[in-house]
Order: sequence, then C-alpha cells, then structure tokens
Amino acid sequence: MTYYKEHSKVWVSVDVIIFGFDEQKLKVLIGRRQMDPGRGEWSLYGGFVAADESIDDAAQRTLETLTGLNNLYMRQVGAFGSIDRDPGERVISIAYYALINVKDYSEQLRLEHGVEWVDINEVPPLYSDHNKMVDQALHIMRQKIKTAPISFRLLPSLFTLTQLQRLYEAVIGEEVDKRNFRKRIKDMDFVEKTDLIDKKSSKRGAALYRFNNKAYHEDSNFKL
Amino acid sequence: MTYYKEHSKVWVSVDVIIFGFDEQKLKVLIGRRQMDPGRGEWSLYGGFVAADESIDDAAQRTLETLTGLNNLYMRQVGAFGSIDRDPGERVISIAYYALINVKDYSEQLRLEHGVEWVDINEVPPLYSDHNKMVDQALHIMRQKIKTAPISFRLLPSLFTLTQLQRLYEAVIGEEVDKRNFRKRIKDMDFVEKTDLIDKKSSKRGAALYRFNNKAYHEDSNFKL
DNA sequence: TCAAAAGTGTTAGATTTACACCCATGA
DNA sequence: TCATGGGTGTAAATCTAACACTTTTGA
Repeated sequence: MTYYKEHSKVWVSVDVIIFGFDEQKLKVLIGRRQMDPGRGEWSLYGGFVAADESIDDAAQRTLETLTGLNNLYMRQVGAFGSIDRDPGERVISIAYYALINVKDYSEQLRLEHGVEWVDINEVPPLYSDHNKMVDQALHIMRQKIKTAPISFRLLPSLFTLTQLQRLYEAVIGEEVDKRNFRKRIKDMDFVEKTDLIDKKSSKRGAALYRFNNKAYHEDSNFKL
Repeated sequence: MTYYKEHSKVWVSVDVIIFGFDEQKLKVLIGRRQMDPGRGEWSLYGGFVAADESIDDAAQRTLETLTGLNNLYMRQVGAFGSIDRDPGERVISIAYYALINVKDYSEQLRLEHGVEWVDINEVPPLYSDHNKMVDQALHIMRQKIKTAPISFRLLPSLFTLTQLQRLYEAVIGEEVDKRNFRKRIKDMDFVEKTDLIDKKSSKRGAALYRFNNKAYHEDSNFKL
C-alpha cells in the first residue's frame, strides 16, 4: 500500500475525564504525571492507543487500569490535535469522559495510582490541553444530564431525591427549586420509590429511590 | 524520548461532511473513491493529517482543496477508530462537518474533483464507516441549528423567510408552521429585513433578509 | 423541645401550538 | 382572472416558575 506510505504516522493517545459525585460536589479525578515531559504536573489519566485496539477499547482499557471497573458509562468528547499540544512529541489525543459512583472506586487502587478527586470548580492548571478537555467534557455532560438518565451512573443504586437534586445542581452549576424538581422526577415512572429509608442524611429519614433501566427503555421520556 | 517509542504510531486522517442546501433539499457532498482500497465506492472527501499540521488545519486544508474556499463554518464531529475501519491499513479518522452555500462552490472545481451533491435522505452506502460519520454530523447539526445561527452559512447572504424556513425544515426533517416560524425570526433583531425584493420565487415577490453578525454578537438570543 | 432535612400544591405568567384568510403579481 | 407564493393575528392549551408550611425524629 504505497498510498499510505506517502504520509506520516503519529502517536495517538486517549485521555479520560472521570467524573464522580461526593460530599455534594462534582469531582474529577486527576493525578501528578509520573513521566516526562511534564513530570509532576497535574494531569488527566491517559494511555496510548495500541496497534491492535480500537480507540474505544483503548479508552476502556485505560479506565479499567485506573479503576478496576469495566462497566462504566463512557463517551467520547473529541479529538485534540494541535501540533505542539504534547511538549515531547506529536501526539493526537482523543478525550473521553466517564461517570463513576465514587463509592465503587477502591481507595487502594486510587492511592496506588496516586490520583485524587478534585472539585470541578477548583481544577488546577493541568498538563498540556487537559483543562480544555475537562471544560468540553463538562459542557457535554451538562447537556446530557438534562435529556438522558446519566445521573444514576454517579449515584449509588439506592439514592434519595435530595441526593439526586444535589447532583443535578452540582453538574449544571446552579440551584433548582425542590418542589419543581421532585415533580419532574415523579413524572418519570422509571425512577422508582422503594420502601427503604435512608437515615444517614436526616433524623426523619428520606425515601430511597432506584433507577429502573428496563422501565426506562420501555418509555424513555426524560426531561429535566 | 524512549517513553513514546514503546508505543506504535498510526495514520490519522480527516474526513469532511460538507452540507449544502439546494432546491429545498439538504445535500451532502460525496464522490467516488479514486484510490485503493475501496476504489469506485461512494465516499466522503478526506485526507491525511501531516506531521506539521494540527488536525483542524488538516481539515481546513482538505476542505479548501476540494472547494477553493477557506472561510467556511466547520466543526469537529469526533474521532473514528475501529481497528479495521479502513480495509487497507490501520487509520484513525477525525470527522468534521462543514456548511457551504452551494452557489459559492465553483461548478468547475466540483467536476474536477468528481464530487456530487446528494440528498441527505438518499445517501448511498459509503466507504468504510462514512455513513456513521454522516449520521453523527447530521445529528449534531440538528441540535446546533436550533440554538446557533448556522443557517446563514447555508444560504446566500440575502434570503427570503421562506428559504430560511425550508432550510430549517430540511435539516430537522419535519415541517413547521409558517406563522410561528416567522414570529420567532422577527424576535431576532439580527435577522434584518432589507428593502430588496426577490422576484424569482413568486409573482408577488418576497422581502429579502440579511443576517447581521455584529448585531448577533451584541445580543445573541437565538432559539428556534 | 428544637434543629434539620423531608415532603407536599397551587397559581400566575410565559411559552407554545393550532389555525385561515387576504394580498400582490405575472402569466 | 386566476394560480402562486407572501404575508399577517388571535386564542386555547401547555409548560414553567415562584412560592411556604407541616412532618418526623434524634440529639
């Protein structure tokens, strides 16, 4: 195939913006770069795309290496390809964002990889164009959370309506009216009230709800 | 940088979904592939990303090579990276969509490149994953046209409200009410009525409008 | 007993939708 | 004169937004 050979190849990597929700805050997982160039700078977690894997598989592998989890919600953000975005060599990177329930992430694995949850509103300057990636990922997620049931990927399988509302507020960055919010949730038959009570958050206790994915697929009218 | 060398490089290309509006139809520009593999198959127009250009520049260059135009609206759709998406070699491709006023595209250049406008509803099977690219581009454009003034990139600088409506209908794929549509447009002060009359489309003649980009940026309330 | 979070309806205002006729003109 | 596309307003229905008090219970 001499046709291809006229052109030059480049390294392609993936970078993953991992969102989590904890202590009423939306967080993102970052760590100090362990290698040159940029050693010691705050950075997203990433990896190179191998010759024998798709970019989606590379992202999945990267995410699983870091978290030990392989069934997380993940979507592409886009490709980042300035010539000198990587100070070492020409590398084109494809960003993905993933959603995780913080409690599902083994503290041991987190420490082993030296990554930390930082508040989305307090992200420090990151290596290369990683801040841009985070901004774009957040922008996409903000749209998505209004029209698709992704909130439940960030919460425990049982959650209270207040938790759901706090998460929603943390993502869109503004507060919403409690009664109006609950009204909208009650219209969604696939968010089911259980007869379990959460007593951690209040003395009175709050009803625990569950997302019924099957019911959602039968009648997916989602609108927040 | 031995760190990079542990990994393998791949070819990266760009593919451009060029949308145009003509004869009340939304069209996309495709041609027969001139090279192996896939010679003769319908395909998007694309090109390889060179070592010394950003992916955005590669897309711009590709678009300009094909159209001779360099100030078109263009946005990234996303990266496509299945292992065997290209039957020849491993190539990761980044798709972009561009908007063009069909009248601005030199017929001579079009013929030289052997590309054709086909109705978005009649796109034939395309090379590799190009149909998927077109679908995703269209999906993004459908969202975008409701919240951003991109319609005007597909129309002549002077246009009638009926043209604008037909374009909008062609993009979203359904008809809308004439009076309600015009009401919404009249609320946008940056769509300015000129005192020119278009006599081509009707005996009575229709007022020609113009998009005032400066006025838009001063007060960008766009909602269709 | 009181502090703290859970839970619950109504109303006014804004937005959206549906709908039908007259106008100007060239053929 | 008539066929064709241009142009215009109103009313009902729906959706959205604002708003405050009672309940439960552990400390």
